Amino acid sequence: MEQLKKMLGAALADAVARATAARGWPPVAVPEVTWEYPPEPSFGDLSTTLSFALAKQVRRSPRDVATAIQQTLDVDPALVAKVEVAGPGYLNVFVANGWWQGVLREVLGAGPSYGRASIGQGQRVQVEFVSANPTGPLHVGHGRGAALGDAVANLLEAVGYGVEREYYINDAGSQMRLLGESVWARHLEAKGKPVQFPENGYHGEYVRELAERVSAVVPGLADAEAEQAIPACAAQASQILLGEIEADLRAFGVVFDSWVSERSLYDSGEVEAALATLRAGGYLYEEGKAIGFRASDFGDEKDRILIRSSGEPTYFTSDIAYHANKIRRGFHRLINIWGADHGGYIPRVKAAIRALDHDPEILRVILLQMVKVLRSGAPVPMSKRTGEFVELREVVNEVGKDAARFLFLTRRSEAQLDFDIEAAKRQSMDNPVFYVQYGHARACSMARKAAEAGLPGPYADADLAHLTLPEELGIMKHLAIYPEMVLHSALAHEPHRVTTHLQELAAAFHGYFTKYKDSEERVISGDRDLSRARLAMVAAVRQVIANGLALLGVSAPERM
RNA sequence: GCGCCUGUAGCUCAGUGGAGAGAGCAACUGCCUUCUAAGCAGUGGGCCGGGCGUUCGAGUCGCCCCAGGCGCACCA
Repeated sequence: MEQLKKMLGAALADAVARATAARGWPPVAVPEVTWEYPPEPSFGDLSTTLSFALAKQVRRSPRDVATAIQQTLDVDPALVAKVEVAGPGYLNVFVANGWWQGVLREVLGAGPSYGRASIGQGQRVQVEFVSANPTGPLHVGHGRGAALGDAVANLLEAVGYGVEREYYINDAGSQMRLLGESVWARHLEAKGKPVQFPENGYHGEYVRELAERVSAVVPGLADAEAEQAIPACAAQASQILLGEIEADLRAFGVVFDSWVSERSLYDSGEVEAALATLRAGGYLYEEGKAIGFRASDFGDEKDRILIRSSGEPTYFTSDIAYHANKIRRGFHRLINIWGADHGGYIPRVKAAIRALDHDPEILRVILLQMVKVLRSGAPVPMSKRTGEFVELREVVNEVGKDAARFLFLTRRSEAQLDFDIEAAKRQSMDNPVFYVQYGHARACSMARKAAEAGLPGPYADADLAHLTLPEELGIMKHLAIYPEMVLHSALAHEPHRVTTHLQELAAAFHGYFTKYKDSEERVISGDRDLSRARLAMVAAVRQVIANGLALLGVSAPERM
């Protein structure tokens, strides 16, 4: 498609030059020709508004300009059937059937790599996502982040970037201490010792079970001093939870390349080093016993405390060291996926990156809106404070990883997501996952039927000129646009475009199938050549659905 | 009060500055002796939150309102 557009653009530029010269119009600068897909078949396959841009320069109406171009235009009839001037000056291009048919050969030739590109040129990109504190099990919101991060990573890989998936473990600081306090308190409770549960502690039921498991590993907890018991509980509990988090993610189909621990940044001296760099730059100041960073000098709305009066560093301090660490590792781009409630945090991280003398543009943060979980239309309450939330594990067990991942990726990240568990489980029209997967299964089924009928594949040598039904051309157009959809989706970090495109492709395919299945135009018919051409198209549909689902991390079943 | 995000069909949401604004669900009407009816075809349903601007052209860009969400810590 890109190639076709490029050739047409060149032909148009050439036509403009000759048309203006022939008519004695002033010479014009031809802008880059942009193409769009017209809203209606009668407007052709591609359309450009080039004449609107030129009209002013030559002081003629867009319609006159368009007509002049159209009359002068010289294009290969193998590519273009006709060009029309329409409306106030659109140039509508009707692409030749042969060109669309050629797309099928491209798909079948490229196979799993159809849609891949090399624009990334191997540049290294890091995608950091999930990064949930190891203070509890992953919930549905984390699942959305996991699906998004993994899909963004897949997309970037598909267009030629070297991608690393990273999980940042917040295993230092006050949340860890709270976890330790909560676990210890539950243990003491279990031992019948009266305790006051920490005010902001973790109230979830899982903490009781955690306390049991921790006490099995750490002896003598009940009689220990708080200063020994709490860190021990925190360390053991977070290790157990981290193991569960990793297992849950694996079950969800998400595997990280690296896990970086916050504590390790302290142990290695990187936090100290980052502070020293900022101090040397004169970007730190004292406020009482606390130490702050002049973030407002770098675009943040206010200055930020790095070291509390108590001497404890804030979360931000290690995060500065963490981002310095990422940049040091040589990535060309850093992508962070955060919950929308961390949006206000972006300017201060960018300020820190700038203060450390790096370009803050290296960092791109994708903010993810909340997931509202429903069950048969009724909201399921979620609150980390009270420990009531729907765990990712439950959802994966109940609806499966495919449905969960696909549905998480049907919305833009900025849009809040309603996730209805009952609807996700339903294997019906409510459920776009099954619709798309069914398209794949149906194509596989047709290939099996064809083999039984003595028409086995491959079909790469079929005479594709037979494919001229409007539905067939429609399907081929979807296949043709797939690569640029992947490219846009990758560069914009928007996997939802993939789910949308796959639904459209599946709809075109299901519609085609049903319309002709009982007619003379059915795919597998008495006409051998025609059948093989159609089977080639079916094979291409199967391939593109499989490729698209792979980007989303969703399986493409051969039978359903 | 300030900042970011979001307002599109009854519901959930798509929609690269371009031509009667789309899909799924829900409602209604049809279609199974034949490649999977987990499907398909059709009908109804819209001041694209409001206003002003930029532009030949605005759901899309800018400004101002209105409504909702999230932030505005020596929490993360």
